[in-house]
Amino acid sequence: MPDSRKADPAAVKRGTTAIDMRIYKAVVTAVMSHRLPPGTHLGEADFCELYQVSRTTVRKALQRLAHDHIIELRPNRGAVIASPTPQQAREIFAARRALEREIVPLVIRHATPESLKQIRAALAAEDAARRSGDRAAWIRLGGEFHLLLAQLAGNHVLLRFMGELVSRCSLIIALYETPGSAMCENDEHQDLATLIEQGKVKEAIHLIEHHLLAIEARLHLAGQDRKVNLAQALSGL
Amino acid sequence: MPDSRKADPAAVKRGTTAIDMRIYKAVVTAVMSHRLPPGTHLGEADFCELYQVSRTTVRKALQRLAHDHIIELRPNRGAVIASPTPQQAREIFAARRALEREIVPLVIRHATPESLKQIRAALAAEDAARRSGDRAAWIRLGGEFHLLLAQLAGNHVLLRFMGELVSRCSLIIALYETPGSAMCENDEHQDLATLIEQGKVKEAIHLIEHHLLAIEARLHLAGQDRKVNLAQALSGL
DNA sequence: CGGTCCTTTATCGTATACAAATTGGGGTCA
DNA sequence: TGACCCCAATTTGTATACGATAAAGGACCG
Repeated sequence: MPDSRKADPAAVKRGTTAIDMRIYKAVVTAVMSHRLPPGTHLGEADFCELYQVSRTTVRKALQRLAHDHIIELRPNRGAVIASPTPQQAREIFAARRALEREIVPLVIRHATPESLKQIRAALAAEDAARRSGDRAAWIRLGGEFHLLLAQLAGNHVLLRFMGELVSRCSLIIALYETPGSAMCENDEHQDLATLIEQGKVKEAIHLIEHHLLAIEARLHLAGQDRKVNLAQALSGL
Repeated sequence: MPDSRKADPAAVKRGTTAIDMRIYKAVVTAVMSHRLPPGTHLGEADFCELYQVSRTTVRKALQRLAHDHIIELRPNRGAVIASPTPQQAREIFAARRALEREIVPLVIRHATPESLKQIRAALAAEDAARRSGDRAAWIRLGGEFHLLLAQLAGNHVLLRFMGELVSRCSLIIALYETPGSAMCENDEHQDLATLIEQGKVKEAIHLIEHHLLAIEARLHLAGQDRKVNLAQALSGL
């Protein structure tokens, strides 16, 4: 009896303790690629059909996203992609600067040939996306470069915090970027990698702070929050 | 029809769309008071009876606690209060130092007579608990002092991160403290408050770093994760 | 002809029911 | 007598059903 495998739900139920994680990561990736702009409404039923799971599982993923402030869960009115206010944006960038100031020296201290190779590979991928014109991938890889540094710092807490902050920064950039400017200058990432390879701690810290301040300066955080378009929401998912 | 209230859950259901938040905060407070030691098993049914809600609501709270690494959610085996490993402990303290280094200058910059009064009130409460011998309250207030600073810094992101880190530090201290030592020296909190009032940024940063390093130094984080949780787990429940 | 109220519908929040898995105990066999 | 295996009971994971709430459309009245 215990080994009689049921026929119909078996294929779906096999490795499903982590379907909610799949949903979570899918939304995060979509946000970081700017395919889910702020304000996009996320219905539970859509996820149910897409992933063939019940609302219970979907709600679990949505709750975690809300806990990380990637989505906003309004009572009885559903979930929308969060729209950080200018004030929140400044706070998020301030937190990022504090964390990355800590991360960069750790990366240098724990640097190995393997980790340096990973950094160079990430830079190459970023550059390839930029040259091929794949804007979504370029934006996402620009954020993931910072996450790679957090990972190489060897501190899981900082990595998790950075994951949230980088995602929310994607939302901020989507809301407040000035149209013409590039967001994460690849040159600055390259320069940072060079300083890390050379072990120049102070210069690297200075560069990462300058880098983050430059990104923030390119936004116009003066105006108030704007409206969202529903059209791109559906195309993204 | 809309005012036909069911008999038994009515009293509990009044204004409580946030019962899960009550459960979450109750567990956090208990952890910070060292009333829920690491390894304690948390059955869902217990919470159902205590708060008169269904497992759905309980699981929502438990999931958020797991997301903050305050509890550990083992598949099919229930939830236990997390037992941070020495490695995790070092990472958590490193993250705390990075965050509090950022927080202290912000507190000084945004200092108002009102905020200074709050700091002094928190110190008084902490001192009162210490002198009255209420160890649980003293431990909790010692952590909440740091949270008050994060709140007065005016950065909601840093406040939320600190909330998680302070809770996890309570777990670490419960696991690794040396029996005789006091944990958060009240004198150091008082000295820090004085430096904040005087606007001495550099000295305050130096003191908070020293304070956190001193707490960490009083722990014995020599052993690895294997041995720790079994003995205290049984004593807790 | 326009505004307000009511009905209607779709979506969310909570509870309950059912299935799967792990744990503990008892029995049997070597 | 001890170890292994099987069965039952408790507990978790998932799905579904029901009640409630807010947005939307139509009808009635001013």
